[in-house]
Amino acid sequence: MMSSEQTKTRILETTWKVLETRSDKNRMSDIATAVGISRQALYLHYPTRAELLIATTKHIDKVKKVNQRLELSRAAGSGIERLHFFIKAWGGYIPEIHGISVALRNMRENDKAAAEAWDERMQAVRHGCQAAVRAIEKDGKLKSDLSEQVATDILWTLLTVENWERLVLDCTWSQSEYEIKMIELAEIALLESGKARN
Amino acid sequence: MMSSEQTKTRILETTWKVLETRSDKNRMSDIATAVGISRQALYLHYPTRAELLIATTKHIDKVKKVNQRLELSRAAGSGIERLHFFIKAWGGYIPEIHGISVALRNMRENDKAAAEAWDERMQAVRHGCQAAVRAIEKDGKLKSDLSEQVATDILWTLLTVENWERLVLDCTWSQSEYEIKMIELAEIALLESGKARN
DNA sequence: CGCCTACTTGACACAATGTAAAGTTGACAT
DNA sequence: ATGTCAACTTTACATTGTGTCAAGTAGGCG
Repeated sequence: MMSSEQTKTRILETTWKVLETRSDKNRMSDIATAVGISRQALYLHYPTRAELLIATTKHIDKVKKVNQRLELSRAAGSGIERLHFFIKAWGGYIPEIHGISVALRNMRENDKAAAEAWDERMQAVRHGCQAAVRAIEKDGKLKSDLSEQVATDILWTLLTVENWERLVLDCTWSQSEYEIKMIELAEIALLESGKARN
Repeated sequence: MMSSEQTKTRILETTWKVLETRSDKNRMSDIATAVGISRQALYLHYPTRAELLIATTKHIDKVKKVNQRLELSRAAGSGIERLHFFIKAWGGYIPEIHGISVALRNMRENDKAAAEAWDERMQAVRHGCQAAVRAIEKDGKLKSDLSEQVATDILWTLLTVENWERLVLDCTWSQSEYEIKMIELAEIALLESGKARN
């Protein structure tokens, strides 16, 4: 017999895969079938759809080691370098979590728990943005007419999943084009000279 | 007795108001009650929720004269002026249609008709962006490393409803801050010098 | 009067989430 | 070998919201 923990992991892995297909067959019954258990067994492990999706998000973060990847920018020498690392780390992570992001975001209107989980996630990204802005400010490279907060607002807005979707999916930019252009945009928006001198 | 046309208008006006409250009491029955008719009478006039929302969008556009407002930028002297006009016109329109935008967007995943209506709307905005970019290009002010298409992609992405939501609602920017900063951002992103010389 | 249009009431189909209850199955401890 | 327990199954039902169907009502008008 399968241990509860094993099954839970299997469920999260399968949910992840199912959501990545971006098909609209996202229902609890679809996921249960994909896992190879009954719908009710799924509810036994994750009592609501929101909880399943949130758990899946956390699972992916753990497997993909997001924190670790985002922390890399902390080691950067300059603020500008830090900005580069952060945009590449987060921007490169977006496609990997896109499926689950869409599912969770779609639940936002109807489900309070999902809304909170999503917001929490976005706040984590904001902190990364803020850290990058602070590092730039410390180097004296932040545009003089930008407060730390406004600069963070702008960077945070540039780096939304929605903007990634628009550019990569709708405008068919490649991932590397997205990253390069985003770094350019962030630099001219935030840096004093409008260009990195390092 | 009320004529069908009168009632339809009354329905659209009420739907508009209901959606503007941004409460989640958006259901067909809520709207019917707000109008003062039965749910079934509502279905008599608008057979699906998607059709009701789409009709409401068109109604608002007509009342608010969007096209007219967006056309204003066509009269602008320079490409840069045109960019300013367009950002102010569209950016200033977003808060007025925010309620219905959210409702329509939320239907996108489940309803094909709603998705198409939304996309159509977004394509209209893109055309405005493209026209502004072309005017700038004609003036020789477009950044030399930007194709018309990429420049349009960037402007179109900056001006999403989602970015407005993030900056104005989440980051609590005022509407005028939003417009000013957006113009600044668009200018440094698209214009050769990074600054308007007018 | 009778007809037509706008509307009402009430019932029901359907999809998806979530709940509840009773039964099955296999591992494993005594 | 038997009893117990955890994991799971099957079946059924409640709930919410959309959308359909059918029969009936109320008032204006030729």
